[in-house]
Amino acid sequence: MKTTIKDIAQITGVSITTVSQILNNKGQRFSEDTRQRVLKAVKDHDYNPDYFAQNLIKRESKTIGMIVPDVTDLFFSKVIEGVEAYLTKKDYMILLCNSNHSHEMEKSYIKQLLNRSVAGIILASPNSLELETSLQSSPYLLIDRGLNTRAEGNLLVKEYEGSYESVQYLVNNGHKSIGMLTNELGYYEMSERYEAYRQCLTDNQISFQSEWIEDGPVTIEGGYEAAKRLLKRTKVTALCCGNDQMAIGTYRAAYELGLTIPDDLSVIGFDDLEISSYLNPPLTTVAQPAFEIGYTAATYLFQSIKNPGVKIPNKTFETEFIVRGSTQPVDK
Amino acid sequence: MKTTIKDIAQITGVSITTVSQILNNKGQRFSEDTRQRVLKAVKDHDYNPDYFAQNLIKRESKTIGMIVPDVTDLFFSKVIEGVEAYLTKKDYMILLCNSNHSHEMEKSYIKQLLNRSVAGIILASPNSLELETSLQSSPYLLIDRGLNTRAEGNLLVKEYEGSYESVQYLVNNGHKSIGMLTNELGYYEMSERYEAYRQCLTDNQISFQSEWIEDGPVTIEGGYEAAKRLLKRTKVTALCCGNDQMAIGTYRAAYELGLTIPDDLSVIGFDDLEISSYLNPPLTTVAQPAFEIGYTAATYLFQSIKNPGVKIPNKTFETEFIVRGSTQPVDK
DNA sequence: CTGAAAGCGCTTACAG
DNA sequence: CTGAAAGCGCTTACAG
Repeated sequence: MKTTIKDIAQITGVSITTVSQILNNKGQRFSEDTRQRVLKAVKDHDYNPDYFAQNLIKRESKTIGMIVPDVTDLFFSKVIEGVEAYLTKKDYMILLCNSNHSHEMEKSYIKQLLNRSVAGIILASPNSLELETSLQSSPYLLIDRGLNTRAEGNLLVKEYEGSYESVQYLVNNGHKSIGMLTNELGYYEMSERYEAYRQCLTDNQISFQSEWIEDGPVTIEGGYEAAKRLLKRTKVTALCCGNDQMAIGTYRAAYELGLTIPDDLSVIGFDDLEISSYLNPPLTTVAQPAFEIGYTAATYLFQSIKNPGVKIPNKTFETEFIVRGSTQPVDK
Repeated sequence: MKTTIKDIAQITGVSITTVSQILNNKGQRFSEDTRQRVLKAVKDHDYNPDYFAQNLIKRESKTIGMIVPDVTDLFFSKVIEGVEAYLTKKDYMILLCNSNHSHEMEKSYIKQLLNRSVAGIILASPNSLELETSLQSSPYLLIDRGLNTRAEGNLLVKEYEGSYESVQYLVNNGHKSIGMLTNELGYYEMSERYEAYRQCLTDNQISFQSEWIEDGPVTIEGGYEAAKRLLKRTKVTALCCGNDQMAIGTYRAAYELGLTIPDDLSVIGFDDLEISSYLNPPLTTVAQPAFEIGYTAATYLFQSIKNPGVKIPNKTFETEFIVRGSTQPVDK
């Protein structure tokens, strides 16, 4: 049997009101003597107010829900780490949901989370969403990555600018046939990167060839398969990969096709995962601050929980183009 | 205002008892008419029983806690994925805790989790633990990776056998100077792998040199630093890395020191992360079933929650030695 | 300085 | 077939 407040009251010989007030630092001053006696009993019996009973009244679940498309994705796990790092300091815990990139799952998770009276939700989804309706009243929502219909609580990254910069870099280095690996599902950030790529080609009078594009899942294997199809089919001197994981797959595809990076093929990723600088050759990529995105998301959400009226700010994160060994001038 | 059971009762014109019983499929049969009316009202108003009020009575939080040393670790995120995959089917959710390899954090998380009346806890910790006391009474515990003092609920991997096999393979291929990268913290599984390495050398009459060993954090960077120190200091023809991440770091270290894998140095990892087969060269490694470990952990824990009396089984997972391109005979 | 009472939103004997 | 009442373990006016 768990000890309850009643037990403590009985042991100490005071009322449960007194115990409760002392524990919550409420009410008028109690005699130091009773205070001590209560506190001692609490300690001796390792008493903790029941979470559910307490919440029935206080409505402070100190829990937030977080939904990610894939926990094993290196980008998202870094975001989770950031969220956790902030929230744990505030004594909040996070209910983690893995949506497997499924929009249906996301909706179902949101419902479950809401039922559990979470104080807020962080939804990391590249899907464009019409979730507003279900989320409107209750807790606060914060989206990372992805275009949204709402005016607040959007955490975005300069996908377009980051991607544009990387393509321009290739062009500046003499590349004229530049491929791109995108994803099959039309994710927001992938579209942005793709649009930037197209625009950059246009701006540089390079006429786009449809066979320069290939899509697949945004995973290592997805990148491998997509790159293999693309490289077998056509000759490009450089390949912009949707993200670093796809770039890793590309390394393998290139290797199998007898292409050396960067001599025969320049490769650029997006994300700057920890692993990317350790690849052979180290990957040229567009860095985005995954941990910071998570940390900021948590910070904003927390503030919003504490100040229900106030709007959640938006924030757009900068990217940083990092040149490493996987790219080189085309004529070298 | 959230709709409560009272609202539904009022709207339908029945008692709250009736609403509750219908919703829980309890009590004697109600007239089909009232059933329908209640169900409709519930639907119309999107009524959901309050999680806290319900739990105050039912004590079924349908939540488990999971503590991992590092969410961004590729092995653990795979384990998490396995846990989540099983639990989500059971309508359970998981409170994720990132202990950052800290024993103190683990203890603090366990306490918090217990306060929240989780139905069980999955602790993925390489630390040896004296947590039994705090966990004894309340929920069920399940440990993955790590030696423990308790007789049930241990999920282990054949670390020793897996490691031994890999070292023996090197010996069989003519390697006589074989280094090893371990971790600094004395993790259980790392000790096992190390012990197997030592024993295998002994069994093959290879006299161990202390400079063949180097330790560091079990991360990419940790492996990089450790390998660099080791390879600078001494000449080995093969290096067994504590895990795949360390092996990835080793690739970089070898590259920077002008060593070609596998020509100058054979490298073996442990884990078989998805990424490992995509490395250049593909990594020879000892595979362990991370997803399955997580899935099994969740299964056992769930069963134990449902059958409180019954002991949680132990399970030891097999490893599989996978030869890829990072190793070759020494005389080739 | 302290306690009896009401109430949070439910479920579950129990009675009719 | 249905409802009034007690109770889960707390907190919080309110009264003294």
